[in-house]
This record gives sequence, structure tokens and C-alpha cells, in this order.
Amino acid sequence: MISGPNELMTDHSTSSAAPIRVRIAPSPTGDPHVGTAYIGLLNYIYAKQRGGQFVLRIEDTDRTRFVATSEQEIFDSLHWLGLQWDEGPDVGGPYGPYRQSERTEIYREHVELLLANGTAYKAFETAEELEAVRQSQMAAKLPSRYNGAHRELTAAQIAAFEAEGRPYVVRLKVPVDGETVFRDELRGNIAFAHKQVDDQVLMKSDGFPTYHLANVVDDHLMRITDVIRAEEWISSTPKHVLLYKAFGWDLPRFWHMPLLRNADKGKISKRKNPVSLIFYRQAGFLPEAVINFLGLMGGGMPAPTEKNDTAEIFDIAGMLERFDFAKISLGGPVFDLVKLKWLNGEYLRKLTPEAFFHQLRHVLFSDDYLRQIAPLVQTRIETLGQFGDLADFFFRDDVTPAAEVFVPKKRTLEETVAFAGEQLAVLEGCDWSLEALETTLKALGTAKEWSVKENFMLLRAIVTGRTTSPPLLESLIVFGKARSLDRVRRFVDGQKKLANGRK
RNA sequence: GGCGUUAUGGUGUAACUGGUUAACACGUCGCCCUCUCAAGGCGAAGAGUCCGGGUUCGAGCCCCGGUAACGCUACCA
Repeated sequence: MISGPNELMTDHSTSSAAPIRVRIAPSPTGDPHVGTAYIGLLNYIYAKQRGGQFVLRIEDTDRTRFVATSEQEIFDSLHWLGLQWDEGPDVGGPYGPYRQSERTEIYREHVELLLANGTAYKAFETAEELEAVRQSQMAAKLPSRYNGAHRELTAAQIAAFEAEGRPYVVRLKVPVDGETVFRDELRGNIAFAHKQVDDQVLMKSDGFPTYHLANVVDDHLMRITDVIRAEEWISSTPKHVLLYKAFGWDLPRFWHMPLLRNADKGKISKRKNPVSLIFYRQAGFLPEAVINFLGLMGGGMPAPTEKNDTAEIFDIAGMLERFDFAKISLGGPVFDLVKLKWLNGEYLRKLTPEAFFHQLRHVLFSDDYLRQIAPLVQTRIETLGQFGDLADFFFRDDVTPAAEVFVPKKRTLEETVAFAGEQLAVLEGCDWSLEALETTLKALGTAKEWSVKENFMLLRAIVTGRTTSPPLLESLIVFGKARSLDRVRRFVDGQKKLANGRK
């Protein structure tokens, strides 16, 4: 029985008695992401339109990618955008804790339940062994999937492995035959044959759950009624459905939202687009404009139909009034920076002169920012009037240096641009501290046989637009990782475009 | 490779339950305003709705078959 999205939509809008509860579950693994804001906004709107609750949960089960400062930055960025949650690690709530790393005992108990009822099993292979299997499968052009070697271990075998003290993971025992069908509220029914569903690891050998387990357990325990998340989760939804069944729990509704895209249509990524909310804040985008723009992505709002119709300009209140989840369009929208800038300009122009001054004063020329810049220039100028001669790049958006400025004497344009690309790559993964920047950059220089001078001068030219500037590394730190990377990325992209144009 | 999702100008969206020359915004180009640049005003180009069949008096909307893009394919989320 196939039912269309519309039918699905209407059958719960009137019935569902449980109070609506939704959540976002960002991972503290780096800068707060624009995709988190997008999904966060949608969840917020959905809950508030229905008198429901919006929950923020921190998905920090991956300790290898954990970034200590990230959680606070997620809070700050979402608040900056005007999103507030009813429950979360910082505000508490009746279903806490809201940080998954503090719920490990809960997951452990739940895994025991699955082990006991036979819907999960222990597997003792090492990560290396699994990787080898995967490689050979790929080489043989077979679908890479867990081969199920430890699926039917006897009690004696398990006891033996455990006696050895061998670490193990717990896997979901996906039925061999049949299929799992679930409803996506925007698309209708989606079916996956069980042959296609892997025996997902639920509990890692370090005792932490994977997303799949933690997410299902938490959503159930936190009484989440609607899971509104990105489309990339569709393929793992059958695993989640199987888990709900294994526990004997009711399913939430699933809404998979289209993925934000780069201009080349790929899933939005930092290599091709600024994705850090910190970037948007520091670069002087107004939160109202960012929210408005996000609200435009994927439809949902009534569109303007007549000339000079201003329906495209709206705030969160407007979205609460008019946003319609049934009208979401499913094609992945391109995150078009050009249109975002236009919108931002609209908001800037609407500001009163006093409010505009306030923005300038507190965003671009904040005391905090100036205080960090001041020591970098103090010994290098003779009148205060020269400040701008040296520090202009801290306040500019476009510093594009000419080839004469950035290409070292003994290098060609091509190899220079290529090296800048290498700089970008290593900088992306680099901790934004003096020591880390210095060792990372120098290591790259050594590897590619670029002298420290060539290396640093190139980066200086890219970031400051000049060959003379305050100390490079200190400047990078003050200017910030998000904006510095954006500058390098734009430089590399721009030069590549020029090169293509010459061909 | 396997599975899944999606498909309207360059971009974001619109087109009521199939009904006249596919609409609006961004961008682009031109003109006006103007000391410049923006803003603002006016105007233009740009899609025949991924392709091929079918149903129908009539299809962007329905059906069938392709194609392409994207996503997933981890002891990441």
C-alpha cells in the first residue's frame, strides 16, 4: 500500500495527541555549521507553530573528533540567529542529561536489552580486520558490507573471546529477508530491502554508542514526536526503524529536508563555501538576513508573484505565521552567497543611522577586535593616522593581491597557486594557535621545498593583500580561522578561474 | 559497483484539485537619476518545465521507460 505525501500529511495533523517535540542534535566537532542552523530553524518553526517543544541535544559520542570549544560556539551561534531551545545542556529540562557523553550508562543498559532479546550481537573483529575485508570487497567490486562472520557466534565462542579480553562492538542483527518500509512525511513510503541494510555497529569498542543507537534511544526517551533532519539520513533510517522495533517502541514521524548545496550542486562543504556561522557573524552578516535567507531555502514560504512584492523578506515571526511544511520543495537548494549578500544589504539599508552605526561599532570595530589588533601595529606606525595603512585588511572583505605581489621571484604563477591550495588544505585542519600554525606551515614548506620566506610571504599576500604587514601568524589569529580560510579559498578559486579563462 | 532521493531560466522559488503567450526575486545587460559609486526608478535578454514515449480536447502537474545530479554505502555524525 503506497500512500502519497499529502495523504500522510493530513492523517496526523488532526489526530496525534502527544505534544509535539522536536530536536536538533549537532555534533561538537568544529565550527558551528550553517546546515545546523538551517535544520535548527526548521525544527524551531515546526515546534512553535504547533505549541510544541524544541530540544537541543549534543551528539558528542565521537571522542576522536571532539572539539572542546565547539559546544559553546554552537550555543552562541544559534542564539545569535535568534533560535532558543526549551531544553538542552545549558538550560536543562525534564529529560536530561542532554549531552550524550553523559548518558553512556543509559545506552549500555539499552544495549543489554537488545543483546538479551537477540536483536543485537557482539562482534570481536578489529577495525583493521574489517578494513581489510572492506578493501577486498571493493577490489572485487562487491558491495562493501559487514560479512556477518560473528553474527552467529556460540555462547562458548563469545565466552572464549571475552576471556581473552578481546574488545568487541555490538551490532544490530538485521533480518536477512524482507524489507523495512517507513514513511517520509514529505515523500511518502520508502522501502529498503534488508539485504541492503548493514549490521550497523551500535556500540563501539570504546563503550560509546554510535549515532544510530544514541539517536534512537534518546529520541524515544526524550519523547521526540517528529524527527526533522537532513536528507543524507534517509539511507540509515531503516536501521533506526529496526531499532525502534527491536525495543518495541513507537516510531516518530520522519521528515527529511533537502540538503544545502554548493554552487556546483554538491552537498555544501567548507572547501567550496563558507559554512561556519562564525564566519557569517564576523564578516558582518546580520542574523536577520541569514535567517531570512535560510527560510528561503527549500520553499515553505509563500512566494511573491507580482512585481515589487516583498514576500521574500520576512523574519522568524513571519515564518511562524506562514511557513508551510507541506510546501517544501525537495530539490537541494544552492546556497547562493550572492543572494544572501543582497538580502543582507536590504537589512543594512533598513537600519536607522544610529542602528547602523551601532552595528559597525560593535561588529566590525568592536573594542575586543581593536584591542587585539592594536599591539600588532603599535611599534610599526608613527602617527595614528597610519593605522589604516597597515591594518586595513582586518576590515576589508576583498584584498585580492596582484600577481606581482604574491608570486615569489623564483616561482611561476601556476606553482604558486598550487602551493596556496596546499596551504589551504593544511590550514583547514590546523588548530588556530601560534605554535600549531607555525609548525603546520613550516612542515608543508619543507615537504614541498618552499622556503619559509616564500611560504609566509605568499600567505601574507593572500590574507593582507600586501608584502608588508603586521606579523603574519598573529594577524591570522586575530582575523580568525573562519575568515582567514575564506580569504585563502577565495584566492585559490579566483586564481583557478583566471587560469581557466586564459586557456 | 549497490541502494535511495531528486529533477521548472545561471541561482532561489511560483503556477489552485491537468486549462489560455510558464510568474516573482537574485544575478546579468541597457536606460534614467547623479560629481563618482551604490541605492532607487524604468526596461531587456534568458527556461517551453532532464530526455523519450503514453493517457487526454488539453500535461510542468497523471502513467511507463530512460538519463543525470546528489546522498548513503565507517567502531563519523
